[in-house]
Parts: sequence; structure tokens; C-alpha cells
Amino acid sequence: MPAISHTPPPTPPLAAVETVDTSFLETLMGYNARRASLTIVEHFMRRMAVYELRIVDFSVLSLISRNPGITSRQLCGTLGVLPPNLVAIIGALEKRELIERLPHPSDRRATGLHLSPAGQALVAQAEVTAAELEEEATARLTATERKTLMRLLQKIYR
Amino acid sequence: MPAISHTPPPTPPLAAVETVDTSFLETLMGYNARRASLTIVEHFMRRMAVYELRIVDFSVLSLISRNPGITSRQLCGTLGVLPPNLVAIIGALEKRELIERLPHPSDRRATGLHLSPAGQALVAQAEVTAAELEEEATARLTATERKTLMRLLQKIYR
DNA sequence: TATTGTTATACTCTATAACTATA
DNA sequence: TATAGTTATAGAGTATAACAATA
Repeated sequence: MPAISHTPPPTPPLAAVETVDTSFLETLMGYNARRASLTIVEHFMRRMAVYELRIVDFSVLSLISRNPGITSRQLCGTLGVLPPNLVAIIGALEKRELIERLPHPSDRRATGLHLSPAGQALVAQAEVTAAELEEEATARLTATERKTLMRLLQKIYR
Repeated sequence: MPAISHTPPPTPPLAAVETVDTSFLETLMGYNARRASLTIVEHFMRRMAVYELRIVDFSVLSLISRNPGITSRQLCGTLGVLPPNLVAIIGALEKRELIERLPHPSDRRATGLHLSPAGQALVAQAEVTAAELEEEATARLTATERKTLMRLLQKIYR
């Protein structure tokens, strides 16, 4: 049986933290993907502000542009937005006269979404800006690294 | 001068969209980073549910573990959380008796955050799970690709 | 019976202003 | 005067339930 010490255990040092050690979090793909994603999102919001477009608005317009007649349901499935939350998004874009709702050719429950001429002009400009800001946000990467990064990210989510 | 047609312009075809073309969005780094990030986040939330930890809770515990005595302000700066929003997070972890607040050695305005023994045990388990789920989420990548991806993501946000 | 689009609503996350105690 | 931590609160984003019209 060991001797029992009657002195209290030593008080912990309680030193102040000088610089925060984030090395463990940086070994996690989730942490790195999130940080990188947030960085690009910042660039995006700053550059798209002139068009008064959020990321979801830009995505919706771009998808309608390349898929004229797409339905709300298809947009929801593609972008991971729940149907009730798309209503206000579509409504606002329609109120700005950037998109139009036309009857769906074969399903009277649905409506086909189309860009107005103003919407086509806006999305054309916004897509140029999007390409530019991508270059900005990934300026520290070479063209080859950019392609590699794109490919590896797609391997995760596809 | 060309002849003027008096017939109305042809009605647009209004064909239904069969499969949604997402090829343009897939050329954007922001889109790919966000999709990949969301995929990993899903894995994370599912696996961390047993510990009742959200990503921010895990991050806070892991940072306190490696930086005992870290202040709320330092956590905010590291994780990009605003001070008012950290209060409830810290409060809940303290109520669960996973962390303890001890006086800061040199600044009486601040409090140093420390893990309780229960908190240390939980974070140790959670970090193992985190490493496992990372493997799951990036299962389609080789070890080399994983390292490359990590490096390229860090080049964007650092 | 299932699906599209919608309303209402609740919950979470994020952001801003203002206060106290201390530096 | 500036900073750490806090409260109250507002706004954005995300979630579920339920309904009418149509498939």
C-alpha cells in the first residue's frame, strides 16, 4: 500500500494560451473543405452584390438559363433546397421580372420556368463575373492545381 | 430591305426538361467546394449524433483539449463565431460538465477554458470517430489524393 | 394513392447594438 | 479608450405539417 500524501495535488499551471494550436482540426477534410468553401463564398457575395444576387439566386438563374422550362421541383432536387423555401426565391426573381412562369407542356400541376430577356442579360453578365471571382479566389493555385482540386472535390460528392 | 413577315414569331417549343444540365455550375470551384463540404458535414452530423455534438461543439472541445486555458475570444477568432453566439455554446458544454471555467492567470476580464475529465474522455472518443468518418467521406480518394486535396484546400483559405 | 406547388410555422444560425467589468 | 464576456434581439437560413390541384 502506497503512502498517502496529505499535501493537496499541485495546482494546474493555468498558463495563458499564446497562439492557438489548430493543427488537429487542419488534419480533417471537413474543416479544410468548409474553410475553403467559406472563403470562396465571401468572394462570391462581394462580387455578386452589384447584381443583388445571392448564391442561390445565381444558381437558380444559371440553371434556368441552361434548362429552359425547368420546374421548381427539379430546381429543388438539383440545389438541395426544400420546396417551401424555393417559393420565395422564385417569387422574388419573378417580381424583378428576371424569370417568367409558363405552363408546363404535359403536367398541369407544374409550371415551366424561363428567363426574361432582362434575366438572360443579367445571368450572362453574372456568369462572367462568377468566372472572374473564381480566378480571384483561387489565385494561389496554378491552372493544373485548379483542375486537380475540382476533380478531387467531385470525387467526394458525386 | 428584307421583306417583313406578318406572321407572329414561332411559339417557343416549351419542351419539358428531361435531365437537368448542371455542367456550368460544375465548372465553378465554389459550387464543387460547397457540395463536397456538405457531403462531409452530413457524415459528420450522423456520426457525431451519438455524442450529441454539433460540428461547432466538437471544434470547441477539440481546441480546448489542445489549448487548455484558451479564452472565448480566442475560440471566436479561430472558428469564425461571433462572441454573442459562443456564449450559449460554452454555456451548454459547461452545463453538461464537459468543460470548466477557471480564472485567467493575467486578465481578470477573461476566463480560461479547460476540459473536465468527462470532457477529455468524450473528446478522445469523438476525435477517433472524426478520423473514421473522414475516411468514410473520402473513401473514393487514394491516400495521395487525400493529401493533395488537403493541401490545395489550404492554399485557398490560408 | 402520389406528386407539384403552396401556406403557415418553428427552429437554427448568424448578425448588431448595448451593457459591465477590467485593461 | 479599448477589450472580454454577456444580454437582448433581429434577420437569414432551414425544417416539418398540411392543404388544393392534378397525375
